Amino acid sequence: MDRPLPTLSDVAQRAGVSYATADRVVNARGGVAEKSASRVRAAIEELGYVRNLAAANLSQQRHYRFVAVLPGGDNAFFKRMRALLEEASDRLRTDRVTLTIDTVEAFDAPALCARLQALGTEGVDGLALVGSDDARVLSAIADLRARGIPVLALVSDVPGADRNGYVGIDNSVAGRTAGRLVVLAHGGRAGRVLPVVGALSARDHADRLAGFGAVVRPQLDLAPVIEGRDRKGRVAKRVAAALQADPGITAIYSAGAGNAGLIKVLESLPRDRPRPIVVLHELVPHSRRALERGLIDIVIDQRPEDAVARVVEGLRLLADKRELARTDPILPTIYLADNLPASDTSQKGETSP
Amino acid sequence: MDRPLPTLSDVAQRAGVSYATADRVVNARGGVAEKSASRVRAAIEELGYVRNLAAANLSQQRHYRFVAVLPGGDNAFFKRMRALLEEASDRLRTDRVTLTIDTVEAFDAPALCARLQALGTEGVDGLALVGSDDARVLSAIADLRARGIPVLALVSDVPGADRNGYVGIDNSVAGRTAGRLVVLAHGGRAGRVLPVVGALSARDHADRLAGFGAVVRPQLDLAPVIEGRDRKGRVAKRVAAALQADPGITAIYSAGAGNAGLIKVLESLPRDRPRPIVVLHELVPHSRRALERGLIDIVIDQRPEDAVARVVEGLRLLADKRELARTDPILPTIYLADNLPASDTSQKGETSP
DNA sequence: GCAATTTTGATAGACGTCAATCAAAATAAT
DNA sequence: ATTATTTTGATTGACGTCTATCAAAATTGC
Repeated sequence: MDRPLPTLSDVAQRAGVSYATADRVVNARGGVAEKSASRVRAAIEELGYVRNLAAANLSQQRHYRFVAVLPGGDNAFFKRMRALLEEASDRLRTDRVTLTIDTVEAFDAPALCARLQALGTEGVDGLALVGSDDARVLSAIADLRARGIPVLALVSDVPGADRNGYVGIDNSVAGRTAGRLVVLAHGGRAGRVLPVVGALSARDHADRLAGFGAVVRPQLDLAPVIEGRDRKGRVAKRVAAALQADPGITAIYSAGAGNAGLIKVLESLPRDRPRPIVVLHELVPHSRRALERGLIDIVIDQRPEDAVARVVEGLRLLADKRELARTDPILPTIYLADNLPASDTSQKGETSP
Repeated sequence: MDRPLPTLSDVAQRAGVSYATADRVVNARGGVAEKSASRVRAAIEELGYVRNLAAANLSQQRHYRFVAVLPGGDNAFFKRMRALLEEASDRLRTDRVTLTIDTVEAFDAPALCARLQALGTEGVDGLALVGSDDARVLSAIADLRARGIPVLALVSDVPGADRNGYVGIDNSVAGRTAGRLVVLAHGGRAGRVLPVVGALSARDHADRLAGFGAVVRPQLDLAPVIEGRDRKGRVAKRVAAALQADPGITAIYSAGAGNAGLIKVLESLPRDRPRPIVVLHELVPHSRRALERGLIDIVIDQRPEDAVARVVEGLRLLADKRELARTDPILPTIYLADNLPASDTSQKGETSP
């Protein structure tokens, strides 16, 4: 039951050829008669041989170099993402894997391209990047792939690019989810929803809003969309104005960032009448607090922890020329005041020695 | 930048001792003067040495044998879990990891203990088990741990046991989540909720119901709890009777299994008046269909995919005597009709060669 | 049948670690 | 000072794979 797994020598013996020939077959070195090759393949099949990746990598002193390229700035979500990647990076050292976290100014496509180009020549074994919808980025990715470097799109997909996979949520589904929850919270009654986004030109925001609208429109009204540019000051001003102008608003859906501004407005609302239902995205310190204080109802989170775990898993698999294990989009989590995770951000393991 | 990582020989050289001495230090073989030992430790620090796990495992022909012990029966959830574990098992072969899936009759503590005892002597490198709240199981786990075998509790925790970790959701939080959603769906109006469980003596069901009640009670009434024994026939009969007897029921929360029976009742409800809000657990074929057909509103899922990923990751880390990367409970996913995952159960990778 | 070519076999060194052995050196005990 | 003990060094083989080399054998062409 605990017998050792077959080695390539076992395969060679079984096939009645030398180790050298078996090696020529499995490593496609050529110069092997078809007759011998097929016997080797048969032996592999019969013995259930799988090559020992550890030994293979050892013999080649293979050590993986991965890079994650994230947008810079003080965005709370990416701050968290960066912290999670750094944690993962520490753990990976034992496995001869270096994960470097690289920062490029947000929305700066030329800078991103330059970075990608540089990485392409630096002997990187795989990279994950937060894409943007730009033709130059697209071709930079194509270049990397052409060099045989695996690329994963992270958080925001790059439409049309032949990346090896996308690690992130389906924003349209996330929007529909938000919509369904808002409808549910109306319990069949009429209402009018105020949608807030960063910019309608941002792909993820637009996708969310489209999904949201598709579910909500049959049941509820939609007020004109507010574009807050992800800046809390602007969001606060516009939302306050909209609520003032339209007392019939029963719900707010914020698909973008800058929610600190929205929360500020909610804080200042009169307490004697029911406040609107509020749904927004990303669990970050201020949205968490708002949930705990009952200022908002629902936070839809992209689960950066999951994303990081999948990026690491995916890059390793791809570097070994294996298949990705999971390619389905990450499902966003719906946070209510009652299912918030423990608040300590850096949880230690509870292993015993 | 791409220089090779330091080896133990480098460490020895730096410390001014022989390889043998450095080896004695890192492998705690003893017989090393404190003076030398500390110089070796300093060198390790300075060079940032991390031992090459691949080489280490290779030299010892280490190959991991893991076992997952699941309850038998035709439970849809565990069927799915088993399928997912088998998928993972296939992928793991390349890494010299064998994951065996073992089945023990549900709720049969003596049988489970016997199985665990047997595994303890078979040279297993780690196991995951669906625990039950039983003193005998508890001591069987203690035995395994005493032999140095890592144990993960899966799906259902074993209270008081010194397992290395728990992989599953927090059922109390899941119940509270369900409660909040039901409250939300009432939009401030009054209502009465019908709770359904398998048995109040089942720990997970009880936990869920307790969490649910804590959130719901301040706002809504609770009808008497139905114990359906997780059998669809019994569930159907009792729920139908309860709805008949009490027309004021505005919501149903099912914390256990046997939901096919509940769904059957919902199907037969008159279409002309609003049906109750329905929240239940586990996304399985019949609950999925009910969601798609609008017969129920919300499914709270334990994310068996996540659980499997974490079990595999965790057992490997533990077998290498490393720390668990993630010890926080899995967050259940809230499924609505609008965020159901793609229905093909066995998604293939989309890697290119 | 002989030369040219293709296919095979045998073997060796490297990767970094573990595990072991044996002799040499340093230190401690008496 | 002599013995006993502890501590070190040097070395070797194994793990399974990759890469390489060189000679031997089989096959092909003419």
